[in-house]
This record gives sequence, C-alpha cells and structure tokens, in this order.
Amino acid sequence: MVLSRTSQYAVQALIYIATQAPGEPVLNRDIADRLNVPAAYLAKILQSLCKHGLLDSFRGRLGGFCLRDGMQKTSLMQVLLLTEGPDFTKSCILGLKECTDETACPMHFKWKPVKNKIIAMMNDMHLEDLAKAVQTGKYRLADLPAAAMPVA
Amino acid sequence: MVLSRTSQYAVQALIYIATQAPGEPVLNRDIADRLNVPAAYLAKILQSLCKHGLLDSFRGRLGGFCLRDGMQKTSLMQVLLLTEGPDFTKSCILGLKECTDETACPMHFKWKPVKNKIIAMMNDMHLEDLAKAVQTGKYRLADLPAAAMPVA
DNA sequence: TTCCTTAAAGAGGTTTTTGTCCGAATTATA
DNA sequence: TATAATTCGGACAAAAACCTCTTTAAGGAA
Repeated sequence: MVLSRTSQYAVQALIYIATQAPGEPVLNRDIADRLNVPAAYLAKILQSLCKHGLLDSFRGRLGGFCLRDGMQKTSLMQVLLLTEGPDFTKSCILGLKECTDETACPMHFKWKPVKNKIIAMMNDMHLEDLAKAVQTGKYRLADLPAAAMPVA
Repeated sequence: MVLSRTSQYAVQALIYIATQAPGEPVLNRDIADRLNVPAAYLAKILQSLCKHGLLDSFRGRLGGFCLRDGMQKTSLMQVLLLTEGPDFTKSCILGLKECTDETACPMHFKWKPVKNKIIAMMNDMHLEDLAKAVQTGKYRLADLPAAAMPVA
C-alpha cells in the first residue's frame, strides 16, 4: 500500500542489523534466513545501502555487514529516500506531476494532511528505537515460519 | 506512494465521467485525451469497471461509458478495493502477512492510526463530491498539456 | 441493407521490479 | 601457501505492471 518490497526488505534488514552487537558483522545469509527473504536479492539491497553510507561491509572470513558508526540514529525517512527515490514525499495521490496548493487535484487538500502524517511518522522513527522494540520480544520483524506439514 | 497507476487512471476517469451529464455516454477516446492517458489501456480499465458494476457501456454510434445509475455515491474505497485488490486495507507496512495488535511488527502501532486515516479518507470521498469540486474549476484532474516548444 | 462508429476480447509487447547465478576479489585461519 | 568463507559485480531470468494492436461484435444512421 505504501512501500515497495525492496524498501520493506531494506528496513527489515537495517532494523535486524541494529539489534545485533555493534561492530560485529552480520552475515547476509543470516539476515535472509531470519527475515525469510531471498538472499541474493537482499545482498544487492545491502550493497546499495553500503554505497549510500548506511552500512559497512567486510569481505572474507568474519565478514558481513554492520551499521556504519553513528547510523543507529538513521530515520526511516532517510532510508526511504534512498530506496523509494527522492520524490517519495512529493507525490500526488492521483499521479499528477504538478499538484500544489495553487494547482491542486480534487483530493489534494484531503490527502495533504495524511501525507504529512506519514512523513512525520517516517521522520520520527529511528533504527535504534525500532531495534529496541524488537529486542523486547513484543514485536516481530518477519512472519513466523510456516509449521512443518505432515507428508500426506 | 500509495496507488498504482491503474488505480489513478480509474479514479481520474470515474471522476471525469461523473462531471459529465448523467445518461450521456462519454467516449473512451475523449476521456483518454482529457486525462492524457493511453486510450487502449484506459479502455481495459473501464471495461473492468463495467464488469464490476460501476459503469455502463454502450457500443456503436452514440456509445461510450457512463456511471451506472446510483453510482455517483461510490466511495473511493469501493473503487480501490476493485483496482488494488481486497487486501488494500489489510496491509502491514513492513509486508508481514500477519501483523495485528497481538502479533505486531515494530511499526504497527505507529502505522495503524495513519492507515486508519487513509481508510477513513477513502471512505469519505465520493465520486459525486469530487466531480463537483472539479466543476468549480478550482481543481484539476490531469496535468496541463506541456507548452508547445519552439523548434530549436 | 450497408456503412460508420463504438466497445469487447484476446493476443502480444515493453518496461520495471523482483529475483537468480556465477565468477572474481578479499580476508582469516590452518 | 592453501583453503574456506564471505562480499562484489555483472549478466541473466522471471514475474508483474503497464501498454498496444488487431479482430470481432454491436448499434445507430444513411
């Protein structure tokens, strides 16, 4: 309804990494297993997050990914601007290229405050806090694995 | 950010049709021109809206599409449930299949009220009202045509 | 009846998103 | 040094979303 799958994977992975001991690289495979997400695809996403400075990566034995120093405070908005693109906050719900208070689509003034709530929410949530929430055990980052089915 | 292009085209077209004289079929071509949207694609969308009972269609001369009787009161939510699918209102922002108050993702309780605002908004807006808003001339359904560029 | 106009239907094409695979580079350790 | 473990980079593949084309059927008008 709001985020691409790529964004969802990125956010899940970042939160998961933020729950792990800082400075201890986390394996792509472990993240993928934990989130139940395609590993090769996730690797691409993590690489991209590295290029954008959110993560550090280490090759070879004991390699993996960890949050770049200071990036625990990253807001979801910062992440989404990378994964959804810089126009993430600018979109008209009807798809008009130009939709401002002056030249508005008929939904503009109803949509605007809601959109602003979304933006405020994304600005308000930080990896750190989300990671802590997960660490309490009250919240889940991924669906539970399906129960093993008996073989007919 | 929220709606597929197909949904955007559908909503735009429905509002446009609602601005036209009831009972007077509107040509697919006219709608497409007016909204600056691919005509053949729009035709598919309108056909689907017919099958779902929002529109009536007429073939041959003086043919076209018009709102089915009574459908001026259709809410955007009704439209979006058709174009985005029945899970439109159920989605977890992180993509979890199950994300409820009991088994929640770490964003759940922040996202929930915002999602409910979106749902309320979509339930609140009806074709009729949006059409009237457009008829005042204060709101636009499509981008203005690009100004003709001088040739070099 | 014949012609023109229109939507219907279905096949197919393109683009974007999502996902896979493989070889190369890098690193710790035995 | 050799080996195993890991990310990197690029090419490729599959699926979904978006869009086009062609033919057919239907309806109104000359």
